[in-house]
Amino acid sequence: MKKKQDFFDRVYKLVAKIPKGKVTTYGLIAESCGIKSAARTVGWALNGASSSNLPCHRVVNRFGALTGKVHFGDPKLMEDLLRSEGVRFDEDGCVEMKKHLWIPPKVLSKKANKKK
DNA sequence: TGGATGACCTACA
DNA sequence: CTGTAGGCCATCC
Repeated sequence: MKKKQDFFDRVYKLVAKIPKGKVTTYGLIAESCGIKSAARTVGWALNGASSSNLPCHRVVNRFGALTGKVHFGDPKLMEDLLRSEGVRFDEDGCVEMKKHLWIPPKVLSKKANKKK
C-alpha cells in the first residue's frame, strides 16, 4: 500500500509548488494528480498537510472560499497568510481567483491540448 | 473485510 | 437558471 502514499505525495508536491500570492482549487489539484473525480481525496491529502509545512492556505475550493480554514486551527490565520502574500479577498470572503488562480502546468497543457 | 466519513465537483431535473 | 442528488478516490474504525 505505498501507491496511495504516492497520491498524497503528488498533492504535497503540487501544493508546495504553488507560487506565492497564488491559489489553486481542489479540482485542479485532483486533475493534476490524474483524477479530477477525486477532489474529495485531495482534501484528505491536505488534511495531513495541515501538520506539514505545506501552504494549504493556498488551496481553496471552486468558489475560492477557504473551506479548510477551520482545519488550520486559526481561520483568520489563513486569511492573514494569503493577504500577506498579496492575495485579495472578496466581500464574500472568497479569493480573487481571476487574479490569483494558479493552474498546474500539467492541467494547463491538457486543457490547452483538449481544445476546450 | 466492510461500512462510514471527508477541506469537493459534476450532472441532471 | 436554481436546486438536489450522486459519484469518485482514499483513509479510518
